[in-house]
Amino acid sequence: MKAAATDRPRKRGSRGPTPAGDVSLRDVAAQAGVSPATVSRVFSGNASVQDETRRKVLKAADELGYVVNGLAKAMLGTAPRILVLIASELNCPEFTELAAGAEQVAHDNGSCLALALTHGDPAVEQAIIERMRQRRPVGVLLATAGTNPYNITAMRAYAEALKAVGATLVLCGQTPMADAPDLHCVGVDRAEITRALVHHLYEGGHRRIALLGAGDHAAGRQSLAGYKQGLNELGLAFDANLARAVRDDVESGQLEALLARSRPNPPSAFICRSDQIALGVYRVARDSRLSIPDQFAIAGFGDSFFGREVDPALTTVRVPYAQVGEQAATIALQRLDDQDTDAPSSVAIAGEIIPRPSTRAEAVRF
Amino acid sequence: MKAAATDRPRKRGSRGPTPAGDVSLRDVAAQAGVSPATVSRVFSGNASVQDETRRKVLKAADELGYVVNGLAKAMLGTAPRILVLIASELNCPEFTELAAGAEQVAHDNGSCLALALTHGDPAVEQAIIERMRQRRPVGVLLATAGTNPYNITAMRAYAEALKAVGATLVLCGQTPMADAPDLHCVGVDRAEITRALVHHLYEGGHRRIALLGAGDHAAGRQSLAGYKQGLNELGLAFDANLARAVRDDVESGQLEALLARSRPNPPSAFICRSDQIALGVYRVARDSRLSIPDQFAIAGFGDSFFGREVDPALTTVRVPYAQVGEQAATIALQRLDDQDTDAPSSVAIAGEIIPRPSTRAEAVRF
DNA sequence: TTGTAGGCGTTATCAA
DNA sequence: TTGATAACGCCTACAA
Repeated sequence: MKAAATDRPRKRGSRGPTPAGDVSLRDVAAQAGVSPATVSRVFSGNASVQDETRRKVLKAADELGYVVNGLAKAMLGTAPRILVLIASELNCPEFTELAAGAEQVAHDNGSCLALALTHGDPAVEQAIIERMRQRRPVGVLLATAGTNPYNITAMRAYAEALKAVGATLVLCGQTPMADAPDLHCVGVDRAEITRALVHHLYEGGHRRIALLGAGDHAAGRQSLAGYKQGLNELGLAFDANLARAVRDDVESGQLEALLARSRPNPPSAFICRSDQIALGVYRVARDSRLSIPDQFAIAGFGDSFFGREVDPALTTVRVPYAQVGEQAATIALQRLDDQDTDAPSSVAIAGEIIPRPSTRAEAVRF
Repeated sequence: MKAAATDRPRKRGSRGPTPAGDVSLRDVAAQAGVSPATVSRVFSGNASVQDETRRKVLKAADELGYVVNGLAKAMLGTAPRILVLIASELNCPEFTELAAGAEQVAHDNGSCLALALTHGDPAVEQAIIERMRQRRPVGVLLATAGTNPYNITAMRAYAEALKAVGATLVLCGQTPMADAPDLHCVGVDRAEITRALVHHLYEGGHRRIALLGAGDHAAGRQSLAGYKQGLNELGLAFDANLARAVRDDVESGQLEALLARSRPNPPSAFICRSDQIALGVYRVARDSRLSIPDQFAIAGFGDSFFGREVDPALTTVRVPYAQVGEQAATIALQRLDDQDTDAPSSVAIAGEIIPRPSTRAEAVRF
């Protein structure tokens, strides 16, 4: 099958790199008795080739087992460039949906999705971007954007470094940042949904509402803003002790719920930045034999499927993360030179509260 | 920044494709007053270049914002080829661990991990492989292998098609297949762990043990084999009605548990192919007010974190999926031409039963 | 419709 | 240590 390539004697004057050993377009041309250009035309599809010729070429290609070399096309810019997705970890449920959405769009455009993980380390993130620049991706989706330490300077530097090699940076998981309108963002409006959750809990009779997830990242900042606004609208006082930064795991939720309980004038409701955090609060409620939602109302975020399995079922926020991934990929893939406008496009995705018994006085059975 | 590239007048005779517009090695050479070869040597790192010259080159490169073009290197075979991971969906927890492990190894080798999803459609799978062949990956990890319809002919065809372009196929999620020793496999020994689970449930007093997950895929076949062996060792009769093929979601588990209940001589214990299936059985237990584990013993698979949150906590099987990903990636990345042996390497990873109250008569509090 | 040839950005060989 | 050059596999402007 590789005979043609292997047997082809290297020209005497050859000083280039060793051939890959693959069957090349020229091998097919020789076999079919046509010029390389004709073979190229057959496989590009867009030029006109006589049926007879096309058949000959396809036959020869089939015999030799020819497969177009996408790497060569990539160098010429005639193959779709790859799309890169950078995330912190894969184990958060929302991420997988996002990746699936991005993958879908990438593949529909003939591109493919490359995955890179930072493990929460900004230095690794920077190294990844630097390395990916060499691969000339069409774009980079930065899914760590929402939960990384808030650092617009770094984001802007990334965007410019990528733009220099023709790649578009899209920050995923957060709505447009007021102080950086030049950056592409796709994500949930955490401020609005948090505001709505405050109202939801208030209507359930709660007056001391804690926020677990007010860290110094985009999601945390937005949540805090919406939280404050909600309290303000309802005439509730803001208590800094109730707005907490937490890591995103069950244990952190458990710890924070315990800490909250130990304070004077403890909260009776918790808005959690994720369903996992919420599970930690459940643990405390169970261990302390507190009734949910009367003594402990709990709202999560992400609509993880286990939220329906816990007892009582968990109120949460559904976010179409697949859409986030799709939108982000779409922005990254659209050729920016198509339009003269260099205007960044951003998309805010709305979340939806899914009310369940964990926040309702009358525990309705599902 | 792009000045050098843009201003460079195209040679009169040029008929090639339009230049990418990037700063190239030649631009740097011109700026530094050296030959392109020297610049190449500086960035390749392995050749000897005078310190003085190196400095000049790096300075010029920095001024122009030069970034090595990995696509050109890829074509020459001097850049690491990509590693492809094909999966059905992303939403199963074990998959994310696997991907993370593979990503780690890929990046440590200077490669990168491309993700592709089949959505359970074999036709899509085939199309993906065909397309990926063009990108000349170093290898393809097929994570759908364990749960796809059992089809060795197709696997072997994939392996050969990939080998023709220099790529290695590794089947993930299943132990070596007895009838296809020529295929690389990395995965959990489902037979052994299922056998162990049968014994575990037997010791808990159960004599009617159902298997939810005996479908016609590699994992199902192996599970069934281990299930039968376990029953046999314990002198229990095999009842085909108790070995069921199920889809991998909560609802399917629920349905199967209901069906099992409606049979004469129903089972009192369930070995589930995943924790999600197990959750479905929990639903039935809860709805029918059956006590777990006395009337309904339940064992899952995968050690999903929510297994600790349900009540009583779920007995499950922990599998080091990250290791599966790492091993698979390692096999794919190792240059096969290093050794003359074409012998396929396969790795069997052992699972570990994590006993929890859902299968124990005396419900120990964790 | 087909062939010719020059070029994409890089590397390897040979010669200096 | 450095430079000139052909080559990797493909594409496209132009000529035939």
